[in-house]
Amino acid sequence: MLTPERHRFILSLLQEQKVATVQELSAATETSESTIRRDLVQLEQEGKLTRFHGGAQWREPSVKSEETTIAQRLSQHEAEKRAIARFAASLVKSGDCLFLDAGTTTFYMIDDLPPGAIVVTNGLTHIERLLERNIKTYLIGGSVKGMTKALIGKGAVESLKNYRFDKCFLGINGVHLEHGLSTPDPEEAFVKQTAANASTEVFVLADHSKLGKTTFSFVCEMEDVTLITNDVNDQQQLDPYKKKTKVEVVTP
Amino acid sequence: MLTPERHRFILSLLQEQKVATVQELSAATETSESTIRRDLVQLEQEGKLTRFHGGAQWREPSVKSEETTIAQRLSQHEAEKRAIARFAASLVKSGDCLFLDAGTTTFYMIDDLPPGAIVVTNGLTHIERLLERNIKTYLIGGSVKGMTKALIGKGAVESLKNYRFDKCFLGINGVHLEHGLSTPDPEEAFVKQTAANASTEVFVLADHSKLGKTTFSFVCEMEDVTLITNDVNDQQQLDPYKKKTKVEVVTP
DNA sequence: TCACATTCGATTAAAAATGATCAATTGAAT
DNA sequence: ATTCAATTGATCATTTTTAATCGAATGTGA
Repeated sequence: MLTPERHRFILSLLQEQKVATVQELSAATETSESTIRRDLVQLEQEGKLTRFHGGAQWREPSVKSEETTIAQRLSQHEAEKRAIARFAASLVKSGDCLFLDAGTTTFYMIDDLPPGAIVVTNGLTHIERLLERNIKTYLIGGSVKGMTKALIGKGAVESLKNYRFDKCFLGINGVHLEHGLSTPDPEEAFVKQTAANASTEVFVLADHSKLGKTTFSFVCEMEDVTLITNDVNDQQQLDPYKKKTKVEVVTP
Repeated sequence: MLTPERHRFILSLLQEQKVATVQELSAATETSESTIRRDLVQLEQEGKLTRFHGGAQWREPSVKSEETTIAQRLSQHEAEKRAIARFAASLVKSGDCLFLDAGTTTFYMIDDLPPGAIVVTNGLTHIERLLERNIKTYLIGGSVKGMTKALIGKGAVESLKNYRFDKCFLGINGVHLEHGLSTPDPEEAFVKQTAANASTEVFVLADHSKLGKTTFSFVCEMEDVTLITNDVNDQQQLDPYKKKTKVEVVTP
């Protein structure tokens, strides 16, 4: 049995039954235990499995490919997000210094930004598109969050201290009348906070599915920001938000 | 059987059964194993397949723009760079905190890094692969340099001040006996300097084509670093470098 | 804690595959 | 016709892979 075949075999067996012993694999592939051990060492190096005394166990690939994760999220409320993004981008003037949060809605903004805007972002997925549009781009530092490709942590916050913004565009997971704005990851919340504090104006982009939701980490009060959301069937639903702060309603 | 026919045949067979041995291909095409090996080397260079000891395996054509641009640059001195990278990675122990410079040679290191290493980098192109390998990754901030996807400028240098490294791996464009190490972009040079200063050990990865060259921006003296380079035909060529500093010579 | 059985990793030797080299062949250009 | 470069196949030293062995390390149960 050839080396790559063996590797594939080992991985597929592990994927199926989560664990396998060296003996088991040795017998199934008709090779020596030495060979299996070498294979396991190699595959562990590659991060494909975790070894333990006697065998190995399946390891979930930590990051799904960028495209699939984004593609999946894009499908949800895509039209609303695009409309919100387009409106948000229309607020930007050439020469403005912006903070552009990681996330799909802010990602859509890039296409409609005026040339000459200067962008600071914590979203790795934004970079490619920003460069294609020849927009001067700065990235903050920090630890790379696998799932969303956002930069978080101390490094991110420290980096942000070097910038001041005219406008700050944040994505958000929860918008609640009493609990304010919130997001699931505390580290990410802290980054949003810091960016908001460094900005003259703060805009929060949230489609209607986020309204009334609360998640774990508090970011800031609704009074501190302008909320940009989309048209909902029941118009009166938005009234209490309008009493709290400035709300821009976009029709997709 | 003519060369292009053979290549087509090899690829179609691989597409069908994913793997094939040299023997198998040699028999099927009625050519010598030498010829098949030459074919496989060529096709691997073109990124059409992956070779392994005993044969080759099918490689899915990747459509990502990022990889193609890298793939193009890979063609130059690829074997040397890979060998240098592999050696450099072998110096890393699990738990080490590293700075990994942007660039193709350092990119190759990622595959061979031990799991458990902690990486700080200024290379955006490295991120994807690092995450695939489940390596804890920090990105420094800064302005994004379009061409090389490296982070540079004040933000980058400021970010670096938050880190200390066990080992620092730098790519470099010029290695000169008198002029020391140099790179074309002053901003990039400053980032390399800062990273080197924050590290206990500094390694410079440079294939033989960089030796004797000088470019615009000085980075540091050769005495301050360990040079990792590849075997050259004229061994004595390396002697003066060895007198200056520690040199590791790698055979591709 | 100790003894016992298993498993591990380093080492070794043999087999297989590789890359480098060289001579022979082919085909094109002069 | 002759030269030259490119392709090929054969040869051989070197490298890689493999399986077997054995002391050390690890887990298990009393």
